[in-house]
Amino acid sequence: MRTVLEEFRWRGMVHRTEDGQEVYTPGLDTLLAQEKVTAYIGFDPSADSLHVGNLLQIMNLVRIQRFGHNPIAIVGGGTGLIGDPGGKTTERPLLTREELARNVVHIREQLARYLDFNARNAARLVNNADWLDAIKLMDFLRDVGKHFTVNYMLAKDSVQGRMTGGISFTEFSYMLLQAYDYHMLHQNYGCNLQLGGSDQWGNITAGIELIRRLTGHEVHALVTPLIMTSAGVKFGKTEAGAVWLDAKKTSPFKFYQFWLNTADADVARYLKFFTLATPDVVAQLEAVTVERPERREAQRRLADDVTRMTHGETELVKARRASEVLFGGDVAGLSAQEMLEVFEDVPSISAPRQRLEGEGVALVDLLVESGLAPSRAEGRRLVQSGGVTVNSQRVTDARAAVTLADAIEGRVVVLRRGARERRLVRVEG
RNA sequence: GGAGGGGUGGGCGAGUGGCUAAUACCACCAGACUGUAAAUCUGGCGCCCGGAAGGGCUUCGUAGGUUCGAAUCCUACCCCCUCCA
Repeated sequence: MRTVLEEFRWRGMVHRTEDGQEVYTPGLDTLLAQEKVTAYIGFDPSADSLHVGNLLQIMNLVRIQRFGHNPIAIVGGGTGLIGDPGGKTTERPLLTREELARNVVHIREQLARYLDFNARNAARLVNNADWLDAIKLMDFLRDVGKHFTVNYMLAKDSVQGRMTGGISFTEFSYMLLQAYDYHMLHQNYGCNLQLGGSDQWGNITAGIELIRRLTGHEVHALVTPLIMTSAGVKFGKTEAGAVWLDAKKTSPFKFYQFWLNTADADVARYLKFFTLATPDVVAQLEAVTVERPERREAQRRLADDVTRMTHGETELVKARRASEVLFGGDVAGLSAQEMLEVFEDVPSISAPRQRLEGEGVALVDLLVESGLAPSRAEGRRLVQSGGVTVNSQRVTDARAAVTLADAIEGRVVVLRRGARERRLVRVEG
């Protein structure tokens, strides 16, 4: 790949309009071929962690940097106070300043893991609250607002989408703030390229417009497609909710499993999106997936790379080992100690020894307590339909009890629901 | 402000006095088959007790009322949509 644009194109990271037009500003291709640019991507701190969906943009910054360009990641500590109306059908509740400040701290830490801050083209991590908090309303209206007509703003998709449901002036103003961000980064760091999801196009072009009016400079934009799974579902959402980059919110084991479970039809695309795998590697893995899909080599590579980048080698090794044990079949051969180590990430509950003595505890109760079943009635149904195992042994009797005899070395019991859900019951006392 | 339409289980959407804990579909859960994939098939899908049969409780915007009995009828209130001003 000669330029980062070619790289993006190969990875399917360049959004196309319905008639096949790639969505980036004219002249960007020649610019990227000729000189090093400074590019930025914004991250919204509306939650206290980024999720796998954001990983796409993070990787784009990483690629930008690897091609020798200068990446800037910006956390929306200022814009987060307002809320982007894009893609939403209703007004969002405002976050408090405290919540936001906390989110910003977490997200900065996460972003920092992926980017190189020591390279010659060191990454920058900035918070737009630094300037948005400081600017005076009158200055903003005179210096920024004057350059936009309401007509222009009304034409944006993000606003159009809200014309029936209503949009507050606050959210309506959002695009001006993002435009101002671009301008500030252009002024301070010479930033001349902004990337984002295709839903950001309107906000980004507002920034380009502002910079042109204020300085006469031509700056650029490129937007990436919205990722869907082959099943037509928005990427990154599981039944359990978003897959977070924060190990406390989504354990490395679950994170690893999320990627490992990628459908064959999606895995090659995801390798391009979320890893730095080269074309020949992807092609080779793609071929293996077609010929020997059961080896899941592409999925393993994907899960390995992404988990390593996000949680580090140590956590990856643990997640892999836990996966092998869990899906390798029987847990019978494991010692209680090994089990506690391997299942470190697996949610667990503890039960006092007395409860397991004699008659023991109803299995159904343990299912509910451990969160494997939402109610006892549901737990009973699960057991009866053969969906539950205790230490890898299927139990189908809804009356079954778990006793001390079931506890491995008297210390631990492994409950499993379905193929993937595991809970550990630690015997205490 | 005026006129009309509508609020049903995670979603969509039937249901207009008892047969309705509420059709169908989607999503979701489990099983079978597999490769921790996809597709397909089977079962489940308000809560509680029960091995089961079965029983109890709580749901159809909110609050009251009519009735032996209401998601279905009446009254008030709240919310949403469309049209008019």
